[in-house]
Amino acid sequence: MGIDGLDGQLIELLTNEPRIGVLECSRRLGVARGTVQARLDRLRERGVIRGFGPQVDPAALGYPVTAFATLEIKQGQGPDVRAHLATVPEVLEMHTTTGQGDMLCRIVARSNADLQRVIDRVVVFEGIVRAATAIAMENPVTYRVLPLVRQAADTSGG
Amino acid sequence: MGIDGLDGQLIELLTNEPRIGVLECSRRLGVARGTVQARLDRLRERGVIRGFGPQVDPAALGYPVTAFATLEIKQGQGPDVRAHLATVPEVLEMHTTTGQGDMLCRIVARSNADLQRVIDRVVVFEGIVRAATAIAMENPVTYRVLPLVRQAADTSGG
DNA sequence: AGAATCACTGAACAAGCTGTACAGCGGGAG
DNA sequence: CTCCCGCTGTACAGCTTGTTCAGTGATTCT
Repeated sequence: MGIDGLDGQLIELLTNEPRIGVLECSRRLGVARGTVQARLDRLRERGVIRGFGPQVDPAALGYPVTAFATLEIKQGQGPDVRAHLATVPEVLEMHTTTGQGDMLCRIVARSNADLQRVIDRVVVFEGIVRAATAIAMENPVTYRVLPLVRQAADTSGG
Repeated sequence: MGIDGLDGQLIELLTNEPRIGVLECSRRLGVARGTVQARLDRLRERGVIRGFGPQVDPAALGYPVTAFATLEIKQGQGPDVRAHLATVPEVLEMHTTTGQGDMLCRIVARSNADLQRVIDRVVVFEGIVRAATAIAMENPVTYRVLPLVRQAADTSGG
């Protein structure tokens, strides 16, 4: 398990310039094309790289407001609540957590007013005891994995 | 602003099968290749599609533990704290928020024990008054945008 | 109504990439 | 010492890409 330096460079390269293709990768990294191809296949097999799907920006889609909702769930209602949340398009992800709440979910909305509608839709469900919402204002660190990839590559490589 | 049905179908298709290419997309959607190409270009121009970079799974990289930390910041220390958090590879994203805390960040770690190390590294910073961490256990709704895309397409289309 | 603008279509072309296969070489493990 | 695995360099056919063009239909402006 883990990745080595070449894997790391490959991921970094593809992250920065996703359109370049295998051949160009091999040229940039100074290795044979077959190597790049084999590395990519293995990374995908091992699940390190999940895919190359389009990264959609909810804001550009008309949902510029992001919020995080902490939900407290009634005993035994977990599964129902999950199923409920899964039906709400504006719920982008959901985790069950330790600590104060029982669930944490990421929500987007068209506006602050619209956020109220979404939250209503989320919490109007019997299994949910309480909900605390935090609206995201700035996003100084956008979702990133590259630093982690570098660290994983360094750690592995020795 | 917004997307229409064809845009939505295109995003959905590319999300499910990212490797198929423009020509195959045009065949599947029953439109001309030029149309697909033009749509993709526009979607990228408008920022709806940010890119096609590899989606890396931190768990497969050796970081299977995810946690969310709510940080309370000392007045005026915001910028310093942001810069600090940006230097920690295990901090995958960070938002400033309204409500209880001042910041919410997503953290990964190699294990629960390792999480302690990471959190220590995060909170050992003068500007941070208090930190509350919630460890993510299950992830019933993985990050997804497709339902939102469909809704946006429907809304736009009429 | 007439004209202009825009998007989509279908076609064409050269250029380049992909998938795949093969033999050779070197290092690490048993 | 030998086996296994991964990297290299090469080769080939097939296909895709980027680009351009003219034609058509719908929508909008005059």
